[in-house]
Amino acid sequence: MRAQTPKLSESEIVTVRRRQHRAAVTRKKIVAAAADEFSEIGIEGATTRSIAERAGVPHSLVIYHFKTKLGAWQAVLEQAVAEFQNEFEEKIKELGFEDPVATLKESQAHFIRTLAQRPTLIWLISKEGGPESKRLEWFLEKYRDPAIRTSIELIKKAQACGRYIEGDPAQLHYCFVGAVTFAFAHPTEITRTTKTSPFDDAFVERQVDICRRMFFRETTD
Amino acid sequence: MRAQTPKLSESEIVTVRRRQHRAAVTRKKIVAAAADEFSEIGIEGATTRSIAERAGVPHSLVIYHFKTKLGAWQAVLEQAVAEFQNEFEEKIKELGFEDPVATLKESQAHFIRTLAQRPTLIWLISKEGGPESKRLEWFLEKYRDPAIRTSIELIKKAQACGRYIEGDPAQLHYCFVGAVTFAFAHPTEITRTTKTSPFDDAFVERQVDICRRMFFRETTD
DNA sequence: GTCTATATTATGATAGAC
DNA sequence: GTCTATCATAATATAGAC
Repeated sequence: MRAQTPKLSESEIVTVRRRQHRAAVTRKKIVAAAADEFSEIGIEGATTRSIAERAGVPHSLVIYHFKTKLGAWQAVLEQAVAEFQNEFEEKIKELGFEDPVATLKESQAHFIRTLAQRPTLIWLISKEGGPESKRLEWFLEKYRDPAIRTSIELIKKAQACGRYIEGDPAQLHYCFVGAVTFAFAHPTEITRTTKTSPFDDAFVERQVDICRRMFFRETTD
Repeated sequence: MRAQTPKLSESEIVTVRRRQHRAAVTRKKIVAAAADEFSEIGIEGATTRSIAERAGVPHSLVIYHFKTKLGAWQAVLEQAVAEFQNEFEEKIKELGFEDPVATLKESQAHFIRTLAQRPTLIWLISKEGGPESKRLEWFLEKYRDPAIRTSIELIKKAQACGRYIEGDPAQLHYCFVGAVTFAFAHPTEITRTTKTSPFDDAFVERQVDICRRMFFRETTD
């Protein structure tokens, strides 16, 4: 401990901890509100004021915690990714990599189920679609690239033993992602035409089943 | 001809026609500029000023022609749909409906190729993804619902003779759309990981091939 | 860390001359 | 139909008291 460190009394320490705790709670409320706003109307349409109002805090607190609106958006995306990865990678680790076909099959199924419960990530990324997407670059580099590499490796192995549909592994990866996420990205339209929410368990399990039959092949040996 | 109709001299008629023509040209320039703006940054992010600047016209002309920003967005969407449908339905008509399997196969292939050449529609709709999408309702009702009904009918017929993957037809339709459009919606990411643009002919034809193998089944009779 | 008040900028839309 | 000038509003962000 260094000499310059100011000594705090017991009650002062308690006060500081209370403040830190309250700040963390505030931050969480803002992130949750921002996630909703960004999901619904996108980063351009959302305003720091509407986020603040939704979170029930004065609008300058949003700036205090995240500096800019873009900062808030990045915080939302990072938190959404963290939540998704925590749930997803845990499952993947526990499956192990002895049988790549089984691992790929289960990880795709889990990918679908996890996204169905946390569609925020899909909504945020969907809105970034378009001819250019500079805002997403840091996200791709940090989170998506490694995940895609893993997926592609598994697809290659499954193809090698004739258990996965043939074709460019990367392209197939994106076909899978697209096939799975479209319904979750556009729940209003899906509810219109199918009369059931894409987040209903029955729909999700049908999605798992369809994807398994679309991409996997039985052994012919 | 009614008596009240004001008589115009030859030169006056020419002037009026010139004006109408110039107005139409201006309108087109604005729609084109707006299509780019909306595709890149969405309706919320785009401004009537940035659209005007891009079109090379004073910003009040945007308001004059489309009344509101939403009006300009709807004009862009309607034009994008019109272009797509002109090219697409022409092809479908010419295929006829004698063999539903061949019709479905060819119409899916053509769907992919047409969208690859006109991705604007995908980009506009992609940005409308999210928990709610009120802005798209008129569009779904007018254009998408009929197209989807047609697609679903074809899928049912193809399934009936065991030539299409089993499962809920509507859900399969959206799986197809998602599988196809994802790469076009996120060209930046695809170019990053596959080192080729999703709009390259080779990529598009691989997409056609993959989709055919994913969804269609050979006869087993 | 929280909050009120405010500076500054940019937006959608209009008015009116040409 | 086109254009300039302008209004009214709403946005991001800051300053400074508590």
